[in-house]
Amino acid sequence: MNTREQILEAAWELYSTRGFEDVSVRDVTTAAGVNLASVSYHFGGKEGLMQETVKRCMNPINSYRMQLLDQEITKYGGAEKLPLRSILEAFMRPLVMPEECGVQSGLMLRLVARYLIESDYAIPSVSRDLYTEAFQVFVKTLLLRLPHLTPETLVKHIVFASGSVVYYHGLGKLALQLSRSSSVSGDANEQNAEEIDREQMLCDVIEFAMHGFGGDTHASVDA
Amino acid sequence: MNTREQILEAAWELYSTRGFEDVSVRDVTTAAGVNLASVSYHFGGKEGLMQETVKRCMNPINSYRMQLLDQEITKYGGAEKLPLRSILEAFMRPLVMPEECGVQSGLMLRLVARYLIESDYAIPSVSRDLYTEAFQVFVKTLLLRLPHLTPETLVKHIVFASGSVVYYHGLGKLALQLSRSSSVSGDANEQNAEEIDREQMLCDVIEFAMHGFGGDTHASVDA
DNA sequence: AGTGCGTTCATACGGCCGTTTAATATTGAC
DNA sequence: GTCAATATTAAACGGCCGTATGAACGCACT
Repeated sequence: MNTREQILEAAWELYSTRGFEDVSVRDVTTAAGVNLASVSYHFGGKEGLMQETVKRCMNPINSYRMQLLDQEITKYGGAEKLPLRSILEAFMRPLVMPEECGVQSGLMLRLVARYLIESDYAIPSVSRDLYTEAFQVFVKTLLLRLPHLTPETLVKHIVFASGSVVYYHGLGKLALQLSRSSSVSGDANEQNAEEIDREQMLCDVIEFAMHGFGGDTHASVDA
Repeated sequence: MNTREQILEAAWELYSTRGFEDVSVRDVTTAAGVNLASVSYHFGGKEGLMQETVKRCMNPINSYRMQLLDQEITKYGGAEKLPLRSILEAFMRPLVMPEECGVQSGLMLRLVARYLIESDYAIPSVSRDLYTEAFQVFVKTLLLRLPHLTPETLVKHIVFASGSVVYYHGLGKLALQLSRSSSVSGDANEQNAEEIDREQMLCDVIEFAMHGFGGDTHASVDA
């Protein structure tokens, strides 16, 4: 039963760095040190392996989201008293800091983005199931806090916020270089841009999204 | 010299609907009605065709951005008097409404997102060149309007806003279904979700981003 | 010991991939 | 009209792809 896990780990690593379409079954099995046919045996084929890989990484993410949300609810003594920031952080943090819920690699965002975009013309059932539950819980929680907004608007805003963080994660380094060359106006060929500060990014995107949602950045932290 | 154009048009259509990796050179040449070897001859290979395709679609986009920005500047009589909304719309509208500048297919966003994500581990020079100029102009314009923010912050926010619109465009239908099932709580198996309203989406994302930038939704439209 | 089942293995198959080649067709300047 | 440069063509090449096959292995259970 170890083979299956080895495959999934290798697949996770390769998919998250190189994407689904560029990684062959042979790449995965070679990296995992197992036989080529194991993928067909355990997952039915490449498609099955991809879905299982995504599922295996999104389940802890969504669980962690619920856990953070529950924490904040008990901390503030009721879902209707939750600050907007708490709700947004419960939704975003698991995406940006997946290692906090056992999902290794900060490359998860890239994997998810890839999966969503690559499979857009035939959204598989996996995505629906994974997203439906978490989305609906957060929409309902946000509705308590922002009753003047419609569910449609809230969903839009959640998608906006998700897109912000996914996109920034993908373009982070490039964006850093651009901003540097904007301020200094020197040549932008400094190759060794450091890794982006994920904690800072989380903070930034939450701040940005909070304004977009309601603008009450400071209000209602009490009561 | 017609062959080259036919290839680019067919490539654009196929890439934007199915992605780069899923479209073979044979697919393109067959759709274009030209010989297989033409791609190697005119573009040096598949990679060259992809880059040229993206370049050919981003150039009008960035030109349109500049054009809209200039329009607004003359309309308001000075870059420093531009409302935030005008700047953001000049940046966003060409992405969401590419047909207004001759770029067919509302699938452009998907193509760009694909390209950026699929080529993230080896950002090609194309991306840098395409983004550098437009980004820098808009950062400088935004700096005039929001002098209290740093260039780094502005770049981040532009990336956030871009991500919002790209992501929403990719997940729009799914999001609509989610919001519907959130409000009605019925089964979400209505397959025939209508196309998303792009004009509405543009409006939504600008509104969302405007709050994130400065929060002065209504202020300074005068002056 | 022997049987059955789940697992792993080496290997092969057909197919599509991107690219190359060499021959042919077209163009345009002189 | 000639000839060189450019453009297009059909055909083939080697390679990697995902999957299937059937044999070998491990191991609990009788």
